[in-house]
Amino acid sequence: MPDGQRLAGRIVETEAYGPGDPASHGFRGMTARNAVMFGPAGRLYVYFTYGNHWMLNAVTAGPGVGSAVLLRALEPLEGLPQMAIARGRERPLDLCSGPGKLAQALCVDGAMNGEDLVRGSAIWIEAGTAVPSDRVGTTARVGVRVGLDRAWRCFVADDPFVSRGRPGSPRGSRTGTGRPRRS
DNA sequence: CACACGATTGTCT
DNA sequence: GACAATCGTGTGT
Repeated sequence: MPDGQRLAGRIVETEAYGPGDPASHGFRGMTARNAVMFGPAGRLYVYFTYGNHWMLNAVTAGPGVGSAVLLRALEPLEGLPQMAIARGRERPLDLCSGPGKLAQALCVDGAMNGEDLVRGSAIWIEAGTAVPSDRVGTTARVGVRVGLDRAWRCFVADDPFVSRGRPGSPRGSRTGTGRPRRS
């Protein structure tokens, strides 16, 4: 944050978007908005949607390949008071339990689009404790109307901090390795 | 230049 | 569970 307070959380829910994926912003090629998706991996792709929400993604391949992972929910770990102020909500469960919520809680907006998440100092993702495969649930992605055949939403099963959008589903769990993050 | 639509959230019934 | 709010981006005229 501007005042030096560190805001951090553990990633508990994500969604993948990649080449040939009709639900991906990059499906129809590169545009001014999704340009970062086609750049080098490890960068932050931020975009605005629904009139007032910023979405945070980690670019996962490239250059030249449009792919990214949307950060959908975090278990807040550090700077909860500041997050509460930014969110206008007190309960920990209301701070980062959704893609738009966590962006607001972390005070991230379009100005940070393209930041380096690996070596950056403003915002970054670092390795954490792995989540056992049998604790990683997978379902179709939330809020999309295409690409529903791909179960590319991954979340920590039974974690209270995952977003409300379809917690579980008939789809069983799969593989996956968890890792936390911070800013 | 005009229009339709979101990788959502908060509030109300 | 259902629905309105809100506006930048993408696509078509």
